[in-house]
Amino acid sequence: MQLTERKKKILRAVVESYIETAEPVGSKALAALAGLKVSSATIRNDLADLTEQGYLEQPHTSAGRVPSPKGYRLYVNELMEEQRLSLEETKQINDALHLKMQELDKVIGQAGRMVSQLTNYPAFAMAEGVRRLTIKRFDLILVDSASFIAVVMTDSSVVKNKLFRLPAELSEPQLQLLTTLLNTAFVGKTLDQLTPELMRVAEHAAGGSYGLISLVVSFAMEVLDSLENSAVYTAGASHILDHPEYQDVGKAQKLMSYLSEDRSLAQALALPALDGDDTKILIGPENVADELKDTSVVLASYDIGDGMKGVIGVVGPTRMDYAKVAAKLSYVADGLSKLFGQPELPPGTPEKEE
Amino acid sequence: MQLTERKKKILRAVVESYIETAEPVGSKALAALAGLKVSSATIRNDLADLTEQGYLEQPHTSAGRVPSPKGYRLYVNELMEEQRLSLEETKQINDALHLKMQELDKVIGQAGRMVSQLTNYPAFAMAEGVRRLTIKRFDLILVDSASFIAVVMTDSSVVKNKLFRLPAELSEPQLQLLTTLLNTAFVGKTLDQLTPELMRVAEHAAGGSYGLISLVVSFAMEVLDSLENSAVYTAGASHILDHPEYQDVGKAQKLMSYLSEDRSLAQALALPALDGDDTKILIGPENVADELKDTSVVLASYDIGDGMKGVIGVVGPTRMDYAKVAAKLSYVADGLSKLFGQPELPPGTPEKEE
DNA sequence: CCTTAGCACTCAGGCATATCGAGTGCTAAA
DNA sequence: TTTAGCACTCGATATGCCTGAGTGCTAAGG
Repeated sequence: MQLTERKKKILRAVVESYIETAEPVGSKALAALAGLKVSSATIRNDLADLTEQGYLEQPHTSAGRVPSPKGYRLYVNELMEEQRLSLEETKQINDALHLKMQELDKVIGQAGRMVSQLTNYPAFAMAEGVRRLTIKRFDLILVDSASFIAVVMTDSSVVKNKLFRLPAELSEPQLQLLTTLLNTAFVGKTLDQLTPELMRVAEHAAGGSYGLISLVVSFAMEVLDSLENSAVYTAGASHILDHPEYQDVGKAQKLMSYLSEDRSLAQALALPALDGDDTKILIGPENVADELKDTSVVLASYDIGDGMKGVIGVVGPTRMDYAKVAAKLSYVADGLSKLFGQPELPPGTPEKEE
Repeated sequence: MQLTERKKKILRAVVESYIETAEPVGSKALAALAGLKVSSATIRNDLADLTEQGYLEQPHTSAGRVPSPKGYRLYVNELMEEQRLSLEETKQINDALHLKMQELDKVIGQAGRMVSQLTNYPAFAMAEGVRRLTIKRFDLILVDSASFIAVVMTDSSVVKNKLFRLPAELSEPQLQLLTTLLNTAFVGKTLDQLTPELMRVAEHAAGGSYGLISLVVSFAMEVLDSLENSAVYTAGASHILDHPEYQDVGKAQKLMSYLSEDRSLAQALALPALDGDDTKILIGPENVADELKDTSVVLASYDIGDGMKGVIGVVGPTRMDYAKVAAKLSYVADGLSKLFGQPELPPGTPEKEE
């Protein structure tokens, strides 16, 4: 069931016009718009065929045509031209990405915000939390006689710390002992291997040290937990109100509240495992989540390093500028991968440009 | 210009009925509703007076009355009954607050989310970033020959760290030297005292160490900067769509985009300096920001320790359940103050209940 | 066989009109 | 000072009409 060249051209024109104007497009407008030298009547015939084959839809009998999800799919797969970003746009993205060297989770959140601003759609970003992480190392730093800092480093080289204040005195040698104990007993263990028994044994070896071992290990467990079940960062949810398909407050509200439920969102996004390294586009009913059945999602994945991956994407109406969004998203994702890949360089060191 | 008891009663009934139903309330309904034994005609007379004095407004001639900002103000100041939270509600709040011991900024964000969920209004939370902070201490921990962790502690006892990877080798003694240098040259300095010259001098003293000093100090500066210009955490913006005054998408959008501009929000909130330690209520035009002129803001402050304060609050239509919101907010704020005030206790240590 | 012109038909959206009823303000009596 | 009664106002809702964009179909033309 191949489509003729002309029908493809017409379909493409319908999609692009509708993306731009959000109005159903009619045969006459198409005759003027597309570079076709046929009359509106001919186009009408083709439109009827395309509608019958499910690529287009008609809101009501006397209205123009609107692309169906199937139509968008064909457009995305075959008709869409790869969009190249302007120099200005790439510069803007680069600047934003390199602005500050920050903690991993902050960077991810920041990237989400940027994408949302860039595309005018709500965006989200997350790090995939699949891998079983372990603690690589503990350090304890004495601050004063009644407080110390615990520094915990995971095997994915994420470092977190926390200040502990104590109800009692503590000396440097004691702390040294604790550090060694922690490093021998708990390094290399995954979250579920950090059992209460293990902690009790270590606690015992430490001798009456006010349960400090458990305290520090609990912290380490929290770190592992938060990394493995890593958060979804959403941004710019208010952008859905920019688009006419959400003039209906009820619809907008449904989508918004869905977007603010981190958990279900994370689940929905983990599912369409990004096989290729490229961007992935889910149109309307292709989404698994019911709440997204009449929205589209564009995803891109990036490498965090150590084999870990992250996902960044936007949500919007099916009438979405797929070409632009996909281009921007994949550029940002690339940028993120590079950011995480490169070691920290002293300022002033010339960076490799490509 | 004192109001009679009856007029106060009527005003209060109008406010409370309107808060509940969002419908203008008429004389007949009031006669039934308020515990008054007068007829609707009498109430009409009083309503006319109240309207003339500016406590009530009339959307149009043949509609009921609606409280004006002035009316809400009187209600809040004199007529409103302090709301006590149910045991269930306090329990819910306590659980959420004590669920996890987290980093300062996470706790604040979490609290905002909680408040939003609790009240069904958009919420925000921030730590006031007024104080001039200084670095209290540096620690460098060698991870392997090509990477180390820098731990920076401010005089407000906030601790941050970062992993640095180097393009060259580094030994333990070198790191020791760097640590001492950092601690002697940069401790106790405020952000603007960390001048480039100071860094150059220290760099020189360190001898060719790949600009590591600058690297670590830049990180410290970022930490100070982010703490002093502390972020505003907003949550639950989508809740504004729950309320009928924002059925108009245009209005909703305006407010939403205002709420997502962290900067202006922070500014707007810093202004009404919370003098008393209690909650503060800003009704409609009492807000300085134009965008908030027809919304109300309820604020509560909490202590972070070391004399630092934070603000937590919600935004909503002027028709807001002030009593409930204020009660919840101040309870959460109290909880936060306690949370920050108490030292880290080993698990199992019984906590003081009040 | 494909394309085109012509034409009758459909239907959402805009506009004017009519109706309804909640709520008011005013007056006069209690 | 309160109350009952009544005319009046005006938003909300319903109804009908009209318009015009856009269609599908048919018949003629390349």
